[in-house]
Amino acid sequence: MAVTLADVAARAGVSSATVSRVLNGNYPVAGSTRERVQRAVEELDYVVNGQARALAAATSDLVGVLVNDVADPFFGLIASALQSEIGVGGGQPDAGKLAVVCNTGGSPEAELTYLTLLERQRAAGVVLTGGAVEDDAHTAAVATRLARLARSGTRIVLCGRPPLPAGSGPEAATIAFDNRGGARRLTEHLISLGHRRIGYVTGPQGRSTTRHRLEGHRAALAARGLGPQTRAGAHAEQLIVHGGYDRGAGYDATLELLRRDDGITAIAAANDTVALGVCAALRDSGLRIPEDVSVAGFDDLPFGVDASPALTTVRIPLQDAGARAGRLVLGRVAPPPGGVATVATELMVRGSTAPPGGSR
Amino acid sequence: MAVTLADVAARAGVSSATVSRVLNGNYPVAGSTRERVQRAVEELDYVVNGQARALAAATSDLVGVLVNDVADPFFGLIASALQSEIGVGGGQPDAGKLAVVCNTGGSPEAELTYLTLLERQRAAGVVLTGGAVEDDAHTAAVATRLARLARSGTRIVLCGRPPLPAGSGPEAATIAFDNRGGARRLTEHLISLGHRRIGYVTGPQGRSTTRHRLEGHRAALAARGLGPQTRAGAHAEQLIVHGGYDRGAGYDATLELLRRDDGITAIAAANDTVALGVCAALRDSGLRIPEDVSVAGFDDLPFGVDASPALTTVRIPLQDAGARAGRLVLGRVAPPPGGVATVATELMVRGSTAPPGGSR
DNA sequence: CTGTTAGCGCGTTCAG
DNA sequence: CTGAACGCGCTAACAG
Repeated sequence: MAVTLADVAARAGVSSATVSRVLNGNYPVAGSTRERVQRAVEELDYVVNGQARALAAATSDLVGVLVNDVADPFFGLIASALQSEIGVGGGQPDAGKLAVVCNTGGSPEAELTYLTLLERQRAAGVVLTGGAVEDDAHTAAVATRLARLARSGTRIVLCGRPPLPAGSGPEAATIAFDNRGGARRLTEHLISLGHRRIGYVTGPQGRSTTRHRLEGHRAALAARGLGPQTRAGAHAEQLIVHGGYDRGAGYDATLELLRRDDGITAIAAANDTVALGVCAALRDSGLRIPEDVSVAGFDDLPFGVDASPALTTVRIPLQDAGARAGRLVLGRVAPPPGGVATVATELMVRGSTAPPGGSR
Repeated sequence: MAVTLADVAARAGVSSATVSRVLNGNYPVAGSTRERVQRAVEELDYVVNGQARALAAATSDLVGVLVNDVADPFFGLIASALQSEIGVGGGQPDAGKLAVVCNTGGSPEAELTYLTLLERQRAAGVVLTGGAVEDDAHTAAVATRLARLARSGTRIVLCGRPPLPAGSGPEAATIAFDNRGGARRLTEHLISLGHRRIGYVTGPQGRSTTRHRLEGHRAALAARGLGPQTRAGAHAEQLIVHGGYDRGAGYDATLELLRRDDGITAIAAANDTVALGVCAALRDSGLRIPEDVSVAGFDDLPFGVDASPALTTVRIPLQDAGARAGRLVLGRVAPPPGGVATVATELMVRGSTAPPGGSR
């Protein structure tokens, strides 16, 4: 049915090896022969069979990208930049690799399953994005699988997650986000504005990102003499509510926070999406932002500037990180020294935070 | 290096054919043999070589998804739902296909190039999402490529784009969005509120989505006696500014609109992202929404409800559409009668539209 | 520069 | 129920 190399060879009156050489262009072929072959290719509408090529050459055009959910702009931005980096640039089909996007939904099982699927495909590379599930058994299982992949030549890159435990085997280039530092500066900002009763809505439990951001928050409190041993610090611990990464979590958590302390003057959220839920709950409770309560998010997703007031947040250069992950997974750039590069995060102060108004 | 079927066979003391049968489970194999094989598989950590399997069985585990940009929530939502539908469900690796996401950036060349790449991979299916570029040569080129793909067994699905020209060959199931109807109802809503000087910011030119939405807008005007032959209608035509699908386009277009008519009382935008740019420009111009100017978007992306005021828009069930496209491309559901299903769009009235205040 | 010859790893006849 | 043999379509030595 489909036209094969042999068909082209027959038509051009050469051997299939010659056709292969013309196609791949890494071997000297006489100009006239090449032309005949190319004409035959065009006339027959020949398209190489990638699977056969991959099998014979032991190569692959696939790069796996594991994300929680591409519909979440955090992952969408990373995946998009990554895909654009590894994919087709100027229309030359041969330069590009294909990005296989896998929604894990944050499920450890799905993560492992997709790694298996990608191993089956002998993917050229795999990029794991976003926070890691912090469970020893799972971490070990992932490390094992990654080690096997790496051993068979698949490049591994972690983007937005902490490096694998040292000595766990696979060489994985890591692009880590400075979540802890960003969260710390954010809470320091709130404290500097004069806030003392600060609520915090965390992300889902058992995730590295959640933990790091929370640690940053606590570090800021401690540095300002608001550690848990102090009275105010003890109170601050009461104002930490565990949530998730969705808007609803922010909404619910905010109602809970107001129940615990209706004199709260600021709320920091696990990310921007949660922060919008926080804002909605505050408004529905008749509170003004930032006059009554300041709100801050994390990630600096595009919609943050269009919220009103515009959201104070911590910027992560997600697209840069995604593009860099793409270059790393293709081996186009050398891994950072030590294997891990930490990308800086930047505090973005906007209208949603202000000194406590005390107008209540 | 990597362990192969033959290795497993040797270890289990059977032929490789038997191992293959156990793995695929479509053939009778004695219980005891099966167990021995399965043990060998586990002991050796065997993982099938997808490329070899694909080559031998002439099958593929890949489904291509062409999008303008996954980072755009419009496409992200479709791609996410689609991926989740075709991917791994309950951890059974064998059920799942892999989604190859291709960012075309709206470029016709990239679209064709990715189709070639997917043809190389002998993808099981290809889903083209979002508006089509309306250029005869390009449409024909795409149709030709799709026809070839279809002929070689690749399932074709169009999601959010109009069906291929009749008789152009390939059987492609189409999920079309009722952009025209949605836009029409939206503008009717504005007219009903009392608006007469309505600005419209279009999407990029030469795209089916842009054209359909604009047609809906004009149809609404005409139905209310505001057709281009009338004086008000002629004015309305002056208030159509061509833009793009990004926020900046909305911003710039709005400034232009205000220049053309500073008595404008409503602006409809090509999509929600553009609408936010419109809002920003209005605010920066000292105008209130909706008191001075009403604003409406299109698509009902998640961030719309968190804008303030919340954005009046037209809802497209993107996730449903994406999931359905996934089922279609797997052949799990029959194509709609006639090959094309049009999904309804729904007007979502929120705070950003109101009767003209006349407070200026 | 070009043709010939082997596989790549697996699915699938066809015998037994 | 199982094994032997062939071929999927292509690349990579190895000659010439």
